[in-house]
Amino acid sequence: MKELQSEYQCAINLVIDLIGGKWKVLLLWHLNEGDKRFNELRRTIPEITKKMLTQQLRELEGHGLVKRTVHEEVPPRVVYSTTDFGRKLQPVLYGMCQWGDDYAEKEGIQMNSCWTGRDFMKNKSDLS
Amino acid sequence: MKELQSEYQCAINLVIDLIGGKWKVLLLWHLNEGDKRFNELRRTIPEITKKMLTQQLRELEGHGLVKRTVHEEVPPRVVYSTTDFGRKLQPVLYGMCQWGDDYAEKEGIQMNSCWTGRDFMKNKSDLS
DNA sequence: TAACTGAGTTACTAAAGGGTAACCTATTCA
DNA sequence: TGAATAGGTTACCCTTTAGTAACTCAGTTA
Repeated sequence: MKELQSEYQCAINLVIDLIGGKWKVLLLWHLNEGDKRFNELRRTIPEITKKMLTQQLRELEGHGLVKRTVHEEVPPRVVYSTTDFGRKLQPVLYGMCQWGDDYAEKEGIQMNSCWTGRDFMKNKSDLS
Repeated sequence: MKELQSEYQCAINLVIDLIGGKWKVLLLWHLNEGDKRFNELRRTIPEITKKMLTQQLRELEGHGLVKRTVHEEVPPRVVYSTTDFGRKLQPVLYGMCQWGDDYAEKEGIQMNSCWTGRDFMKNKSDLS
């Protein structure tokens, strides 16, 4: 598990440590659209390996952005969802995405942003 | 120099690649307060090594967030400043910092954020 | 003349992050 | 009975990131 530092010079670096993993914003995005099971996420993001998926989800869970619920059925059903605090990150991610999209356009970088515009607005009503 | 990917799934990952270096947000903050020379930055952030300072500044410059100006005097004077595009990142960094500060308080992480509240407002008039 | 300042560069090393492939346990489907 | 699905774990490897220490070169100050 990625350990956070005990002290930061700036909270921005803390945020980067929390969401900087290669797949984390993508996972937060998909979980944001609704709760998902482990293999459901794998099918949604076919490029991610089981190891990375477990690892990134465990870190998001350990840091309180995602919740992991095991339904004790047979077979057990494991469901991942975002926490309230995780959901409060949404507007921030949205802002980052907007600026990033502008940058990408200016620099001619190909982009397929999940967190931009319309998709975000669709979920805006979820926020308190 | 850190090379950006030619394609991103999400602009947030691009933003993280741009500002994710260990010292970058701190440098952006200090340059935001006003132009600075190389050794001036070293004195402001004594923990940073010459190598890391050069490297992080070069990357910020290469990515268009910071401008490096050599005044051809004897001895030459090298001045670093933020670009217009870099300055447009300010509100985003501010938002990240606010959420990060909340998180740190909740989790009892010690914080000494540069980009929070009053300090930012001081510079807000700089934004178009 | 020696040491200091400014603005770096270079070689080497250690730690973190990410990826591959094989393995595991239990249940259900054909 | 064999294969597939769910939800992982483990060992190993390579790449990226960060840090140390030594070196450069020109001009200035004591």
